[in-house]
Amino acid sequence: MKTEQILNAAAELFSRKGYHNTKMKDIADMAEVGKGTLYEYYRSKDELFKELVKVGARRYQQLTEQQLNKEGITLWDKLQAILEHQVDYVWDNKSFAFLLLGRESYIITESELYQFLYQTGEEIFKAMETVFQEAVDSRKIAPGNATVYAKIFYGIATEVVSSMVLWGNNKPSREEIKEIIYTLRFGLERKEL
Amino acid sequence: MKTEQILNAAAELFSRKGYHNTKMKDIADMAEVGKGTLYEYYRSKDELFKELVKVGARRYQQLTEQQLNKEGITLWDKLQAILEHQVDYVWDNKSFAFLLLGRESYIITESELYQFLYQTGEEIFKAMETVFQEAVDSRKIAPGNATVYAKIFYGIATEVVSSMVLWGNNKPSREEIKEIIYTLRFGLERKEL
Amino acid sequence: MKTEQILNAAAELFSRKGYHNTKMKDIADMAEVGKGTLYEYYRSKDELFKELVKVGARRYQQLTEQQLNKEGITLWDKLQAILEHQVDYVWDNKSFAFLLLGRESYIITESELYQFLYQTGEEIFKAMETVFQEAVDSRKIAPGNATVYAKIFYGIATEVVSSMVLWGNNKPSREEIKEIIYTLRFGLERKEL
Amino acid sequence: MKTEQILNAAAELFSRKGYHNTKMKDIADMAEVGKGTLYEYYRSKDELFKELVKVGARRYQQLTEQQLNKEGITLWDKLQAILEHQVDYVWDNKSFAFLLLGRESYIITESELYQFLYQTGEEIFKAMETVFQEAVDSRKIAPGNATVYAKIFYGIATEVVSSMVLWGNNKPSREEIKEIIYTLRFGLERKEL
DNA sequence: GATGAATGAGAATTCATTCAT
DNA sequence: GATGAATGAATTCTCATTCAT
Repeated sequence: MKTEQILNAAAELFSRKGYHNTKMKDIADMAEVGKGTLYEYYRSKDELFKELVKVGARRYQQLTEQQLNKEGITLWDKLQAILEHQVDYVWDNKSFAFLLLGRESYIITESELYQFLYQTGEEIFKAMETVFQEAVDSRKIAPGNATVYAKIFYGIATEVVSSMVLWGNNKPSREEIKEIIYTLRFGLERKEL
Repeated sequence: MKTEQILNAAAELFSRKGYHNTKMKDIADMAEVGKGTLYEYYRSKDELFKELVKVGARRYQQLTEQQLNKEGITLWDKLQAILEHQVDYVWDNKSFAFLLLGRESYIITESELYQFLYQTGEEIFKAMETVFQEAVDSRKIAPGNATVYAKIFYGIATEVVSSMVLWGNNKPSREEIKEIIYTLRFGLERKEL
Repeated sequence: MKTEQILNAAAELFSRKGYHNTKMKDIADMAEVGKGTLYEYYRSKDELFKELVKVGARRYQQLTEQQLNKEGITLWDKLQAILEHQVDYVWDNKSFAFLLLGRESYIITESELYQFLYQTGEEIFKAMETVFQEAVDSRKIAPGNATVYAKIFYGIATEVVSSMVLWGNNKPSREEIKEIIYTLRFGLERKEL
Repeated sequence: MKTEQILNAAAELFSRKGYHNTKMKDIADMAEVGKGTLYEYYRSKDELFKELVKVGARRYQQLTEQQLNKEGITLWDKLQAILEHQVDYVWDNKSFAFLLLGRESYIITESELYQFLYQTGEEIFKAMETVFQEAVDSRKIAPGNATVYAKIFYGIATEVVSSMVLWGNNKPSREEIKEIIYTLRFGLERKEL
């Protein structure tokens, strides 16, 4: 209950103003608890922040891997689903998501967090790579470097959510996502639409 | 001279440790000037930081638009050139680049900077959009939404440089970039290599 | 019952860690009661501490004056008895004793306590002075300043117990105490042993 | 200069109000410097306090051992000189002296300081013991336990200075000190004055 | 009566900025 | 111009005390 209020307030403020510009007093006020109460639940500002990032990262990762592991659906539907779910998740958890996109320099300094986020990103990337590798191996897509394919897709996915979170862009429509996948599938120089 | 030393030290430190973890004393020490001297050249820490970001953003923008405006070269060579130049620029100016990728939450808070970076990004994006629109209009590439095309390319470009700066990835080889463009051109489902 | 537990825990902790380093939570934990319960019995941390010191000081004073008022025993046996009893008392009540030796700076600040301990000490001292004065008057010991005699004895007595409490020295043996009295009686330059 | 002001203010306040009741703001105000200035000279409140105690203890020890090592002077003059010098030193440095008498519970908690003061006391005690042992060996005083003799003298010396510092007693006169030594020399039961 | 979750006043410490030299 | 000692506003965190259960 109280934990919930605190985490939500903290996520909101940290993502909007960054680690150093968010004061414990602000969090307490927004969570409608006393300053001291924060320390009943989290040993320090650091710990609160780390908790937040870790919880968020884990959820995000689960979500993505869930989509990647779906069986019996074409690669294109899978990619479509990943983008859609990421967009939905990020849209609904803007403040959490912000923390995960590495926009907070505090993360860089705290090697524990840095490692954590690095690994999370790496794992997601590896999972994507595997999917592409399998598609190459089973000749579902053109032969080529699965890592490059993964990097392209990862880049697009990141850009799509970043632009929402960072620059306040609109949530891309299902249609738009479909176009992205379509383009990725047949290339810019495709002849037929 | 002094300005040079100060800006370089500041860029290095801000990008490595973030705005709030970089102390004026640190900058003075690394620039090998007195703490007071910083204030001879910049009214405040804020101003120094802003200066840095603006200088960097302007250079980056120029570089990109230069590539986009080149005449008499195919779209593919143009895109290839953009990626290559961005990679080179970022590689050589890691510390500046970092500041531009919006990894510093301080930027979010300072609406002047936020506006500035938003517009810079927007301008680059618009320029790209125009290029793609022209290519669509002149039937050099498949008909479709030029905005989507631009977003894809922008996402890939950002990811490529981000991963270098943020996660310390290697500089992608010319070969790798070629592959990216190639994939983008013919799509993942292309039949012939 | 509860009062007992609380006072014992408090004495133990205050004497070991001092007023400010002892937290109400610590006392509650050691006394195996809830934090709120402390406030059922004592209005505040201050009051608890004062109570403790007062109880201890009164006991100590009683003990000493009892010995001083014993009739029909030689001065030397009386002094011997005082030292022995003080040593025993302090040994058995190390934590209480500590508080009485004025080792806690909090006492200095709280003028009520300061006054109290000052008076207690003064009373003990006066009682000793009287004993020595009577001994001088009745020519049992050499003529001289009874105040000086009292100060010497008081100093020795204090040092003996302080060293136990403060520096963890061993409890001095009955033999050792006898030697002290003996030396005080015949002086360092005595001829015969 | 500034260091001087700070140390004096700190000694005064720590000794009057104890470690925890002395606030850095108080010290800064009394020293007539800014709060931040304290931290230019001492890393923390702890360090400032420790510095103070160590400086004081070293001075006190030197003074005492100087007296103990004087050659060509009778034992009695030596003891007289020790007491006189201690009284003078403490009178002139009441605030420093207070810290050394172990009246501050903070010291107990900080094992580094505790060790330090314990050793300083021990060294002084050992030096006294040696003096008495030599006097016994050379038959200048009665055969007996030099440790007991030292303990008696140490106790008296401590009491004399403690009473000045702790209870605000007057500075004992030269005459009074002489009486103390005299009593110690010939004992309470001496026949001739 | 007993409890401990919640609270906020109060303290140590940091660091951008100033200004006398 | 250059410097760095001095400053105090601002921030994190602690813990005695309260009060609803």
